[in-house]
Amino acid sequence: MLERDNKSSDFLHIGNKLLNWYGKNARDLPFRQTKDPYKIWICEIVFQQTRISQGLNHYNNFIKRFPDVKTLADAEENEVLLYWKGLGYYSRAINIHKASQQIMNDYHGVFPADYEEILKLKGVGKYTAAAVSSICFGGRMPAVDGNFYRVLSRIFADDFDISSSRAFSYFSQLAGLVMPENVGDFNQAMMDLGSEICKPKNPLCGECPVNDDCLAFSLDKTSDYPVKTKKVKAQDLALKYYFVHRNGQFLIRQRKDDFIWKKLFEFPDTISEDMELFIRNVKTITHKLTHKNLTIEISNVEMDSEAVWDRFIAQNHYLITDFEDSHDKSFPKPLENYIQNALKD
DNA sequence: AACTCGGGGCG
DNA sequence: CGCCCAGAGTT
Repeated sequence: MLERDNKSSDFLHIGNKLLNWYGKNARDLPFRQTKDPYKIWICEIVFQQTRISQGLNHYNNFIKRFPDVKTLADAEENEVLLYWKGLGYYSRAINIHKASQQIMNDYHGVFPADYEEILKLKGVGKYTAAAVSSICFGGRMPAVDGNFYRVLSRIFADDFDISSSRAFSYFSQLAGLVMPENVGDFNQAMMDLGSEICKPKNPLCGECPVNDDCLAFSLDKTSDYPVKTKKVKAQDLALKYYFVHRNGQFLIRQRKDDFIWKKLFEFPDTISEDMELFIRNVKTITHKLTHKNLTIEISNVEMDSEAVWDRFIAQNHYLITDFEDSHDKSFPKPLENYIQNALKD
């Protein structure tokens, strides 16, 4: 670890170089044209653990449909989930909707300007509160995210374990050493540098505005940083579904919010004995999530008997949806793909 | 302090 | 195939 016995040293010039670089090289992104805290908040949530290229369409569609807090607060939760379809981490959509109602009820529809108040919103943690307050309201908190971990650990050749629960406060202090007056632009500069230059692999150090100040670069050890000891291994999970369809309709239900795919729609996981006669084929899908290896077995049940269909629906709490209308519901990615294929047949 | 939560892209 | 991405909530 870097011995900061030279605490009196001035690292501010690093932050100022980053600001200067950002002034010429900032990415042209839709949420860079505004300081509307609503839009900045939404973009911060959308891009949590999500690359810009992956979430850009979702962000634009979301803002187009929900342009302000009130529109979002007045919407149905299921429609908010629909606009989150395919993005993952679906509690973000549920929390974003709840938070919009918090703003309506607790702040009279006016987005709170204070860091501590922003932090009270559902789904808003220390990173997002710092980002919104600094970008929109001149707040002075560093928005410490994965980019901060990577950039700062390399500049100082600091081997502090970023998987430690103390990493956030540790790198917040480190950020304080280089942070200039304009914290909002500094936070965004760190994000762009981490994304475009100081990348996880094969960083473009030759183009880096602070390569003169980077200890890891001078030691030719950028690949040693950041240090992350804790690795999470994916666990196996087997799911079983029945795709029960008849006359262009099929059965679905909504998941709970206590496991994966919170409040998304899925197929029945059981059928009655008299239904088993109508199983046409069984398909096994493997699907890889970050923390889970899924094996999904889906039995295709072509329900020829109206009586069996009606009886099963009456005895269970399944919803019916048309093939054509199923795009109005948010399904997990593998089930979405399955429905798309079923439509072709 | 450790665990959990998606999906996509890249080397 | 492992790692990472504009992290936060729960236990």
